[in-house]
Amino acid sequence: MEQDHGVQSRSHSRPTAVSIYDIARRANVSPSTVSRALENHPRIGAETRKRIQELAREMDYVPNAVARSLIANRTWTIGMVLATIADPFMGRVVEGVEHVAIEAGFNVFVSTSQNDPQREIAVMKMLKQRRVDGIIVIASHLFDQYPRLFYRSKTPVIVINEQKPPSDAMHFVSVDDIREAYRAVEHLLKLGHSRIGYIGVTNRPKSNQHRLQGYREALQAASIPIDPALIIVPEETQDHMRIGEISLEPLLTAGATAVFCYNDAVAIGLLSACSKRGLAVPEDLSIIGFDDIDIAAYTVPPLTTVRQPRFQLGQRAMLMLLAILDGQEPENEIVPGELVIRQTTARPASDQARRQAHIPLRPVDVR
Amino acid sequence: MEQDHGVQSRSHSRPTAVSIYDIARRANVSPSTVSRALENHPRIGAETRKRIQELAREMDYVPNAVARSLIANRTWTIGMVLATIADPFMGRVVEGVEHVAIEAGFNVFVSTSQNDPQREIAVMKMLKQRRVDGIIVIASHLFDQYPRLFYRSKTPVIVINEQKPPSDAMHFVSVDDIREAYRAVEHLLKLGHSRIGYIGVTNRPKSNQHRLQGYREALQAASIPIDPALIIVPEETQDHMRIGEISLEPLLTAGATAVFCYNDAVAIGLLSACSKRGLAVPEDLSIIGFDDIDIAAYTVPPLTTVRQPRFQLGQRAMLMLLAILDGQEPENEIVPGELVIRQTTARPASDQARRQAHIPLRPVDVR
DNA sequence: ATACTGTGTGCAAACGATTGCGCATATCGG
DNA sequence: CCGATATGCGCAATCGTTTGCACACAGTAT
Repeated sequence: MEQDHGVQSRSHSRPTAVSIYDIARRANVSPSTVSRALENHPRIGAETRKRIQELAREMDYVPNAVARSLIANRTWTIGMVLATIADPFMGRVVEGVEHVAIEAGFNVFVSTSQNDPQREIAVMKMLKQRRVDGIIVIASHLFDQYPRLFYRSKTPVIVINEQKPPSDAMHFVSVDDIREAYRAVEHLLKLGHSRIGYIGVTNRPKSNQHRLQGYREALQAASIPIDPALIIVPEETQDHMRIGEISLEPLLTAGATAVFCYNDAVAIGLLSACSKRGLAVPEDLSIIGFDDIDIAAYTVPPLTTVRQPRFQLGQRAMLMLLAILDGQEPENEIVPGELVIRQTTARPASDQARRQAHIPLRPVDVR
Repeated sequence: MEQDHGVQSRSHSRPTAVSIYDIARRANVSPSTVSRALENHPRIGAETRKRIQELAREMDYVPNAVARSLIANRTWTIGMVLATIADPFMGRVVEGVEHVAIEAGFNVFVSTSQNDPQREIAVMKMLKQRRVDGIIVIASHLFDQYPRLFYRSKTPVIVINEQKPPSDAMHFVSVDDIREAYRAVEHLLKLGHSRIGYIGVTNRPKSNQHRLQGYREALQAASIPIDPALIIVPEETQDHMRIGEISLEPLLTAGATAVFCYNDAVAIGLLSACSKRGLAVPEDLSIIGFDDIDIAAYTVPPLTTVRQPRFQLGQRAMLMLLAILDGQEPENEIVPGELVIRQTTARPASDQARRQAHIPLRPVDVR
């Protein structure tokens, strides 16, 4: 077996910074006095304290957090692991985490797995070697393996947006993908659609599966049979917008009048394809997304979507972490989403036509 | 003076992990033997080595990187400081940095300043306390103060997208905002526009100023006087898309037929406002953005913009850092952008009308 | 004078690993 | 059989801090 150290590399030594020894020498005191003076220990004379603090500033002393972490057996650091920083979903979640972390005196460092399970393992390993006090993971690719990998781990791990914890040892905070997807499709059904499509992705297998399940359950509840031709999950690309774009044609040939997209990025790609093809949204096709990323309010037309409380997800995750670090055993949490109805969903065209035909006397609403 | 430690907090001790001492005890050897066995030192007997490595695995030994960093005087870590992780510009840059960092055996940790100069200082301080081997900063808010703050710092700092280094001690890799902005506006001029607007932002003062300067220079080169009414820099919000949205009206009253936007987010907001107001793009208004974020190819219509080579920016920055860590003195770099012409720019309507009027015999191109 | 109580400071151990050096023991050539 | 070389492992110092304890000295009460 080869022990994997992960954070090693051959190279030459760096210039060494000024330490409390250097200060002690110049001040003619012992290092311990310097240490105490710098943190305002009461038993240090006011005179000495002042002299040392001034010296420290003059000499550009920067306390060495790694030495401190070694002795304290903690790093006041929490690591975040994202699939990619480029996902517009992540931004507010990280802000939520940082918001409470800073308050509590922790620093957060984010790393990415680049959507690669191997790298996710490597990153988790690295964070443990660096002795972060806790880890928050979003959109994991190997959650199922966590019990095996981290069962005996002392580093607490919180997972955001994972639905079914395979083990009690894991903690999570999530929105309920199945339920929120259900409500999105339900909205389409209420508008009168019955030919509703789903566009899914392959690089988020778990949540894709759950949102698809919510879609199915909603249709079944409305006694509409599932038509496989209406479920599109392109395999040839990881790019969500591209996925939306290339899914339009198959959806059209399957006769869809409305589409529930895995997320807003997919919806944006679909929107773009509609425009290029001369299809009017929502008149010719209703579209609903998921996430409510910032840009969703500024698409043309503005996107109807399911909002995930992203900031809150981050906040709650960090709060759970703090609780664990405090020796408590927090409950897992499901936070509710919210249907944000903007302008990409409407009654199906056939339905509108029917209504017009049945009420010929009432003046047509041009809006 | 109060010495600021920054990475401290009161709290109780964490469970201590297994160390090489624990392994040594169980294996009846000395800690040094364990250390050498784990890193496959040749002078350790094959028998002993194997026994120790198996024990280490059994006992879930995770090497302590902080102890290692202490003795090695390096952390194999580089810190990245972003204004916010939510900016779609950042994603590929971080990927570029990570790509070469991983190759070189470094881990990268990203932190955010939340667009707050105070926090940016705090983050830089924290990174130095943690003894990262280098720092890469994007969209700094206090670059001008860096010489004062970091002049005597031993931690190398690379700044991405800062134009004028106030000191030789700083390193940077950038695209030339002035030149790229010039070319964007030039494109508009070549199409026949003369009433060209600019929409700027306040939370990126330096680059905003430079892009505005490029705009000015392009107009001057075309002998078109600068009209202040065409330069909109809303102060009431930090949200770039919102800025684009609220800038449409003043631009219209100023008689603009084309707009150069600070970045793609602004352009997207403007696009949205046009749609709501019933304005056709590019027929009624030409729009050009900056950055070429992923979504720019999927707006309605697809956005003409100036591409920044984001991945490359990150790559080059990390390569410069490696060079410095290797004792070299790298040159600063300016990497070229690229005008990406999509479908939000066209000849001005008046111009089109004139052409049609002058060539009445040729059939009108309906496209 | 003695015994106390504060003050102000230093000693030395610890945190978990790495590493130069030295000490055994085994092996080998002559 | 002796010196030389190779092999296998341990001792102890080191990295930069923190911190329990002891010590020295001053002032005060007895």
